Amino acid sequence: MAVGEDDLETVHQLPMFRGLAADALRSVVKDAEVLAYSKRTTIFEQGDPVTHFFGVLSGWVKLYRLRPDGSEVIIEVFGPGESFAEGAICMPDGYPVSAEMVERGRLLAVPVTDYIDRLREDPDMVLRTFASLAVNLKRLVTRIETASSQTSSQRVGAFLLHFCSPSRPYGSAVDVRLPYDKKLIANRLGMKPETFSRALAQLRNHGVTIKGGDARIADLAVLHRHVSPE
Amino acid sequence: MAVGEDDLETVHQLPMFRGLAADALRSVVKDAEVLAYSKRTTIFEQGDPVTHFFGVLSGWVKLYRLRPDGSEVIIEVFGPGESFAEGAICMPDGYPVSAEMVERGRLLAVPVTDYIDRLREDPDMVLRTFASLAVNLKRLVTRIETASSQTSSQRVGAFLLHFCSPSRPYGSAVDVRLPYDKKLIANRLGMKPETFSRALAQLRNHGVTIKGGDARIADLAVLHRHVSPE
DNA sequence: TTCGCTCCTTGACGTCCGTCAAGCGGGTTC
DNA sequence: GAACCCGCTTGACGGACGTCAAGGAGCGAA
Repeated sequence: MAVGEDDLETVHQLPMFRGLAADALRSVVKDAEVLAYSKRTTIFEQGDPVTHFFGVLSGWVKLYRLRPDGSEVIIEVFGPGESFAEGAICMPDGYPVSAEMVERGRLLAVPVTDYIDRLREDPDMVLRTFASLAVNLKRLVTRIETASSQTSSQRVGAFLLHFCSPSRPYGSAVDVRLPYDKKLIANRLGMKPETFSRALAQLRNHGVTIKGGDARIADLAVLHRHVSPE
Repeated sequence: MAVGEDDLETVHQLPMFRGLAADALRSVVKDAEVLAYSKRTTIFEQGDPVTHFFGVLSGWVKLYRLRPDGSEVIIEVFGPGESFAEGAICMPDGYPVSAEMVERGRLLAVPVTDYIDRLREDPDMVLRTFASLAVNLKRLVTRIETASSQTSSQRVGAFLLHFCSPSRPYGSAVDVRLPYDKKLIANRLGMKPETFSRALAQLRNHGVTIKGGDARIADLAVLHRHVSPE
């Protein structure tokens, strides 16, 4: 389905299109499609030839790799206003990961061949694409850093704080809704569901209370101190 | 120092310049410099404004992040024929990591402002840059995958095998020279030096013998089986 | 040579996390 | 309502890795 006027606004929020003039925006997405997917739909699989990159209009998408033993490793989870697989544009061996909807949602699918044509004529769009890539690159770097230097409960705390951005005044209480399955969060944070559950339990000592899929942080400063002490 | 004729050949091997016509190569590096650095020299620090990206002509460079407690997390180590920080071209907040020589060596430093000018006129170079970025992106993804799913001795084994590429006929014995400090390898693989040492000891059961900085793999197939069972 | 230094190894021990197993609550189906 | 399933939690246990500490090998300096 072509991009409708109502979607255009969300598309405009994507890192790579933000601040673009209205007519330029329309022109760059004229070859793109909006696709509605149900939960657990596969978007692409590792090794598939690269045909599109994507923006998330609604819902959540997980990027993952399958291990030889059948287990999955979540590389990243993307939500509304984020884009993924721009980095695959020039990957001759296909996508380096698989992608699947974890919640029903709608994606903007941009064909790479058209997009590359566009890049040839539009240096501004080149820089925008680099900037978008930079966002995802930094996330991976941060993921590596935290995975190898924080305990599980620190990672869970950081995850919760991430969803409180832009940070409220310290000392205030905040409610956070967990965006997707706890099992998925656990995997995304590089731990088993049991460990995640125990990490949440530990966080009670730092002012975090959990009720189903909702968390309440009594004091952002306290939690922040637990996540990055000194 | 400007790029000499003797360096040109090495520069030509960088993913981003490989296969480029000779005159195009000369033209694209005319603003670049070759810098000789001694061991432990800082190239840039996290947060520094992005002025250059780099190709490694000789020696080794580590990219790392400093934790609040003073410890470093190695994100990646780059050697001859590899490039780094192309992904930082459009990072307004500066380099996301710090870079330091771990062995004496020479780098190609490409100023980003000139390079961006070049990108404006040269769509081919845009795609080459994307391809180069894709290489480093995949490495990060693989790093995340292995860090969270392999034991320390499997990671060490994979590291050794990586330095035997392009893989020899199975069943043959191979000598591998460890390219840099064991402490650094350990950190790069997300473990402590003690654990690295013990992992090497374990690998003796899989046909790996260590003598100082040299390793001998008795049988690639056996080691490969240990690294990725099934 | 001896001293001192760094890098690496090895051992003992504790802790964090994964595994296995049981149990609980909410939702759906019949 | 009962039976079931599923996601989550909790407990018990073991194994992998980090920490602390000691010691050895290599190496340069005096």
